[in-house]
Amino acid sequence: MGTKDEMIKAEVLAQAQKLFRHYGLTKTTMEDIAKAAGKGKSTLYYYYKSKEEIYKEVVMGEMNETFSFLKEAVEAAETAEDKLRAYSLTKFRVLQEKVNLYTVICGDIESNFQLMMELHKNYESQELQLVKAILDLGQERGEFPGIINANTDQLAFTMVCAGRGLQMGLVFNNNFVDLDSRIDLMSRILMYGLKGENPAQK
Amino acid sequence: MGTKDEMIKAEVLAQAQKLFRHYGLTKTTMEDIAKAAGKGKSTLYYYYKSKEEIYKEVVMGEMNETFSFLKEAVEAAETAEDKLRAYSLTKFRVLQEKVNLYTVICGDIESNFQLMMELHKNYESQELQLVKAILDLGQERGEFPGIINANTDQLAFTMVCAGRGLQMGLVFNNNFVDLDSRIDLMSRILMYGLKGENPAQK
DNA sequence: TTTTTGACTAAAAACGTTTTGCAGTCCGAA
DNA sequence: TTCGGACTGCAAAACGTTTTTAGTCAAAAA
Repeated sequence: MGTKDEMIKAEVLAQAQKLFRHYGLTKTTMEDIAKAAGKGKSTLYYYYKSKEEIYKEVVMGEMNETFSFLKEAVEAAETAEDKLRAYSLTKFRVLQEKVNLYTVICGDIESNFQLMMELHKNYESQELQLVKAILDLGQERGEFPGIINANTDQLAFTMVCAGRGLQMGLVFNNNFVDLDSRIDLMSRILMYGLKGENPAQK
Repeated sequence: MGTKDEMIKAEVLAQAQKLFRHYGLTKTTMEDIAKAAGKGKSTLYYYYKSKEEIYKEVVMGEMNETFSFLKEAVEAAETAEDKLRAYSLTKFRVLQEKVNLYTVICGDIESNFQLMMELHKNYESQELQLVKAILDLGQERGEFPGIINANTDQLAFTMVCAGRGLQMGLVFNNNFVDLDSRIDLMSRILMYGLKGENPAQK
């Protein structure tokens, strides 16, 4: 009965997600999840190997959602330029949404640093690939004469890191004012930079 | 006898700095500092109000040093473009050094988050001003037609945040390879972006 | 008078023990 | 096959005790 099985798993996950958002990893007990899902605690272990597995699944779901938004937006765009713009725009939009949801995560990160790092690393490498692909495309199509012969790996790393720093800044200062115009400005600068002529002029 | 007074204070600070670098804030005791400075513990309280004051002074000294390097490099440059380039180059150079010096910092930051934030905030606002000043100058001199009418406050914020994100990435991955070429590439992109023509072409 | 210090205190950290809360198991029921 | 409740073991909280350490003070030294 694969279908029913899947449905229960999904329900458990959905409830767990709700609870994790409110209370974080440690403060959410397996009993809480079981109750919310209308099941007994041990039933959860029929579907999932451990609490950590549930948590991982929830967080990865969240990340995958984010990433698929990103990917979708990127794929919808035609030129590398538009892709890059769509990437940054979507990224910050999604962040803005998620920030409101996950109030607790920060505490979670502190107390479970290892796990979060593991998950994050995986996610970041996906994003790195995405950005690198865009840059490579742009380079291939000659959209970015400014970075001819540049190491797109490094550039992608730089851009992703910078993006994260900016995200942190925004979250920390709760400084989401004028987000759109700011993103626009930033991507304009980035775009012109990528498109700029080769450094003949000193 | 202001001079002798100053000398002793400086000596205490120097010893404290050495110890903090090795052992961090909590693992360094006032007795350690006193012994290293060749004084009795209570003597320290004749010169400093508290351990925290000593620590603050040390960290602020470190930050001021960093900042004065930055400022010096920026002032030495002529054009806003060169200033900006000098800024990023120096910033990462200094970071690289400090990272080697301070082996403990991560643990310290975790256990004394509040204090570090306070100090960092102060420092960051200085840096924000510096960057903004460069941008304003560039705008004024017409070096940056790409950002005409742009909000340089926001742009400075963005750049400083992005820089910090990149720093984090570098430190975390211990990824200082090709630092120079990477900085060069990034600042080239940034420069062309700032200089780019106004967005007439879509 | 200015500097320095050893003796003191109060508060916090470290340590060892007990208790408890919860993840995860097992067995039996449906 | 699906589930729940009782059970186990472990890891973290709670608690009391001891040690360490930041900070004070009054008195000695310079």
